[in-house]
Amino acid sequence: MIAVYFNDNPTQGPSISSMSHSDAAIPSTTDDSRASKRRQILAAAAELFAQQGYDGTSIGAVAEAAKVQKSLVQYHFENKKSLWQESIRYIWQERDDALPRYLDENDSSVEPDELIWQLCRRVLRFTFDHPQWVKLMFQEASTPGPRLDWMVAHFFRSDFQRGTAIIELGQQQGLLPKGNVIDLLHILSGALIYLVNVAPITERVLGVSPESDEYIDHHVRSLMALLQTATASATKP
Amino acid sequence: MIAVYFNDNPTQGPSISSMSHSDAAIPSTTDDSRASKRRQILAAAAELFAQQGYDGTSIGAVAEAAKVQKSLVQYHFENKKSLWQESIRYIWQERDDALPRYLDENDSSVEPDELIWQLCRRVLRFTFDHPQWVKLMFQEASTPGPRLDWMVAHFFRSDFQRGTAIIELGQQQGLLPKGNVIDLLHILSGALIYLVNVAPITERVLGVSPESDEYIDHHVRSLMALLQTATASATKP
DNA sequence: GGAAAAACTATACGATCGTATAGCCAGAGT
DNA sequence: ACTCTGGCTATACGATCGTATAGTTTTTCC
Repeated sequence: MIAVYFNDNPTQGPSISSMSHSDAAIPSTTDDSRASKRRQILAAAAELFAQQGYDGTSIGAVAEAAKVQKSLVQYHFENKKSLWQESIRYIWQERDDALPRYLDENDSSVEPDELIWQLCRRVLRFTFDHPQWVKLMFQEASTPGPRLDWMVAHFFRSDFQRGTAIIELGQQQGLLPKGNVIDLLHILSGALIYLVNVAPITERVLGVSPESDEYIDHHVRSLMALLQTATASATKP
Repeated sequence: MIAVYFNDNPTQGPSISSMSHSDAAIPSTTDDSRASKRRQILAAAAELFAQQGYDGTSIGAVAEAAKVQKSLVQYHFENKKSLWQESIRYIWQERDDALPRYLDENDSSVEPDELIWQLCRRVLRFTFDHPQWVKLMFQEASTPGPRLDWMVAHFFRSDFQRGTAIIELGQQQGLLPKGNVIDLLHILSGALIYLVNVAPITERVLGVSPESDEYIDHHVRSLMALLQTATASATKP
């Protein structure tokens, strides 16, 4: 399901302090040391969990990637499970922080027809730039178990509601075809997200990267060609 | 990319003997013992690899699931990597064996409009019944590395070609809208496969299983509502 | 029926995993 | 000046992993 993006904050609890975004490049800002080190570890852990999965990621590897001692990871996080949970929280927080920056570039005077097109294009651009939450979602979705249950309870449920809300809004404004909201959410999410998920395959098979702005452009254009005719023919029969 | 389904055999090498399909229920048929035990192990390995991923699956767990000794797994398969590779081969072989059974129920006298609808419905039914190849695909797609490279070289490349061939055929017969073939393949594959991938989530969030025939029916119907209007308006402008 | 080959088992070894625990060290508080 | 505390480190332990190897049972073949 596509992440959408009101400014409510669905996460609570002892979550991440969330100020500078700091994409793990600079080792440490002049934060207070504790929170800084924690985020440094979380950024590395999130990256590894997203790439290699839960079992494929060892605490030692996280420590190495974060350039800290293995013992320090254990000091800041009770055990591997809680490190994973906090990494998920961190990623979802980063997503909710970053997504508005992609969507709020308010292009003045945009035709209503183009509104959906721009929205899809930006969601795709954002997802390629921040692929971690999608990868984490699919890694756990395929393995029913306690981790999936935890993610459903804490994140997927509200993501789902936000997604359906957006679809319904688009339908009310005549920007999306009528029909079952859930189906449309799944179809649109799939038509966009699938591209990101198989991008490593596509890149190797075709020799071109779906990440590029040009590729995103013509992919979304193709999708719009389906949507707009359906929307138009449904609106004025 | 949707698997499609001519009867050429893209796999070679010391692959699976491929005769009875035997969905791992009956412990052993009256096969010659060697091939039988091998398939028994492969079926268990494929299931676990698909569910838990490469790192999450231990050889001991495979042995236990196959109800054989751990040493026997090692006897039949050189090491974990080759066990994994042969499991992939096994799954792809099973897919290519089983898929025609889903598609060849030749409904006489079917309207051309309904042909695509039936095709999508059966692909979805098949994918829900045999989810392993999709899960394995997504597990490895998110982790660029030697396993992904191997799957691209051995399976994804030919899958991709078969997919594009089907799309082009559908376009030539006026059953699919015109436009970029790759984009259309990704959009349609996504609109179908995404539903399978997030099914465990959907099931927990909505309380209904997308696996059911009824759910598949209305999902594909929603997709067709988009496709057919686009196809019609593109065919007769 | 006995030997050679194949199918299968038992056991051990080094590496790595997650975790537990004790200790080090700079700085704040009094 | 002393202690106490919080950030951080060093080291060890049991479990489990993948793998190697030697041994045992079953089958095959002459």
